Amino acid sequence: MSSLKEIAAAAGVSMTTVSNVINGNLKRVSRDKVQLIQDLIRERGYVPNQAARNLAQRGSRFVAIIGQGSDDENIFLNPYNAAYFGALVKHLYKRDYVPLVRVTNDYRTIERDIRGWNVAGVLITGSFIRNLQKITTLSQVPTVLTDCYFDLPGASHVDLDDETGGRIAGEYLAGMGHRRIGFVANAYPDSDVDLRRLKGLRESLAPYGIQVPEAWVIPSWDLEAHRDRLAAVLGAPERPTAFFCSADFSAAGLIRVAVEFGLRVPEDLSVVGFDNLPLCSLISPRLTTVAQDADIKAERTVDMLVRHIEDRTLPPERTMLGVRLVERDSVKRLG
Amino acid sequence: MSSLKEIAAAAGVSMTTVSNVINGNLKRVSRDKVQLIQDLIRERGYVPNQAARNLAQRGSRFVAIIGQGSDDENIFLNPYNAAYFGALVKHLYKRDYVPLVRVTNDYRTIERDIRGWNVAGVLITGSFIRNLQKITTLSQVPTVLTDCYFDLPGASHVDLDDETGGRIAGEYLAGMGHRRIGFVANAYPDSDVDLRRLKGLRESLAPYGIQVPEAWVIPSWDLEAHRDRLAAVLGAPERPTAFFCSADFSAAGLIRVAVEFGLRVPEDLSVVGFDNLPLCSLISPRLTTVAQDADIKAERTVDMLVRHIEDRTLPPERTMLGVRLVERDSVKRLG
DNA sequence: CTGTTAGCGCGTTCAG
DNA sequence: CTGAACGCGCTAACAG
Repeated sequence: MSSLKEIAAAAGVSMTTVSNVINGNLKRVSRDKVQLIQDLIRERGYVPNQAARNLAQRGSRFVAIIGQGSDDENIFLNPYNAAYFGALVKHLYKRDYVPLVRVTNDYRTIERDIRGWNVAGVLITGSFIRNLQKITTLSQVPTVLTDCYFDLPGASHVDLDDETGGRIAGEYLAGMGHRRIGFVANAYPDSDVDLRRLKGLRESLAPYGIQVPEAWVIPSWDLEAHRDRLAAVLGAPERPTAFFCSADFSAAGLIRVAVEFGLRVPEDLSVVGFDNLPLCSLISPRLTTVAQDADIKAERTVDMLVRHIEDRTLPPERTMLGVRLVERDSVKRLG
Repeated sequence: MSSLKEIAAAAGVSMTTVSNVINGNLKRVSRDKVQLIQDLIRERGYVPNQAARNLAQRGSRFVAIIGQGSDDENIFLNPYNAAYFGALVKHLYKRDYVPLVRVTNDYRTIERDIRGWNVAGVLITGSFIRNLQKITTLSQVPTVLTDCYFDLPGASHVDLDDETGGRIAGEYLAGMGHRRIGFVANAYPDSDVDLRRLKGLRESLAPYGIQVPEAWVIPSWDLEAHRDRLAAVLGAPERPTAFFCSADFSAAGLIRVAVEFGLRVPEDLSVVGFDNLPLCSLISPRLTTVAQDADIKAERTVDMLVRHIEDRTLPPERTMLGVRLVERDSVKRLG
């Protein structure tokens, strides 16, 4: 309603002076005028027009948060996504940036967002959109990828030590006496994250002479879609005694299915999850899981992005966050 | 990079013509020029500057999505919030609006967002921020409140039939032979939603001569904080045989706690949740719940908002969405 | 059908 | 310390 110009008129000063007060250049304005102007701003409830500001500055404080999904998919139904996005939003606001959340599969949409809004930075998550490379703008805007294992020139990375995650799970299960172990993936074999976790699992199991047959790799968390497959695997006499799941979400689902098939968890089937979401303590039995901290990951990601926004000469960075096992009640010691 | 002006220059036409092509006023431009300009736009990857557009139009296609929470709270850890916000985002994009998600407890922040971005509409959720009334701008911008039971002049509402929800749960439990019933709230007694659900529960139970004593009303889903209280309630000889919970989330938590206390669900304690989130089918036993559809709710909300944006003369509306019982395995028939 | 002209609200020189 | 003037990229009358 009221504009900078009106404030200036009311205060009897120029627009520049008001602008300086708003932007904290208080050294360039006399004490009393600062006071006067600030009072006026408060009284009239003046709020700077962000569009005008962005236009004049040829830039914004928007940070695009890109999630991968189709137009009519609600990716926040997945609790890990929800937790991570929520944390990103929170940390961006803390640093005074404004999240522009977008869920898409189309790299051109991303490009339009970046250019159209003059975005200050880009955050991309868990993505296997390989044609991200086609987004030429991406090389010119500070970008941090999370859980992405393909290279994007100029982009920084915050990853998780997924391989160690798989290893931890494998060693734990083997240590508990399990010799027949299956794996539930998120999006096998498309997801690099899954691939790493499975790799870690297999490598840690090799010394024990344990194999994870392909038949025991369930490709996605959509267990209903793989019900027949699961029935076969769990019904066989030489069935796995344990499963490592690439998400708590799917671990919970697996436990459900197992119970429906008449298997008790952990007595008949042990399960290890991944993520350590609140969900773990809500289900029965409480879920033993490979823990990561979504909040810290988001904080690191935002921090890295902000540093690169503030100093555009910084070279790309790469951080890997650790994981640890959180032992609860879903794994039984065998033999 | 390239601007409308440059496209105009390259095409040898005026800026107006290019603008018309961009905005789909194709009737005002000759066929061949349209083609020429569209080609040019594609070739040079031209993307309109949204800040400039918003400035010139004195408005934007931003819709503020306001969630209630403190600065360092991740409200998406709550699966219902996550599901609903995700659905809102999805439906806004479908209608070509851009979500501006904000989590705050401070009404001035909301005011700044609305004014600063020239927001087209506002969506506010589950809020008991009573000083929303202080946001003068809100009466001038189309606003839809969800799950808010206080009045905001000019604002529209999309609500859930919470009272019936409580009633359904009560009738079901009573019908299953339960006579001692407790309630787990979300934020009792601050949340009007809780109040309605509890009211419905009590009213449906009254004909059976059943009371829900205050001592059996657990104020929030943070069950750990109420552990002693719960221990007392569940440990008493005349303990409740069933609980109605104001969220699936807390129902899951209650089941966990009950199991820890040595009670089997549903044999020793029956539980009814609220929301019907994916979570219901993940826990053991699968949760019987009062179902609402977050996706449809979001669609209705967005639809109502968009209608009010497009026709500012529309009077405030009020819709109430229904609920239904989804029966699973967490309630046992008594006697 | 097309071009010219004014702003939109603000930041940023540059003189004073 | 202050102000006038220009421009950011685009839309919207208004002429032609």
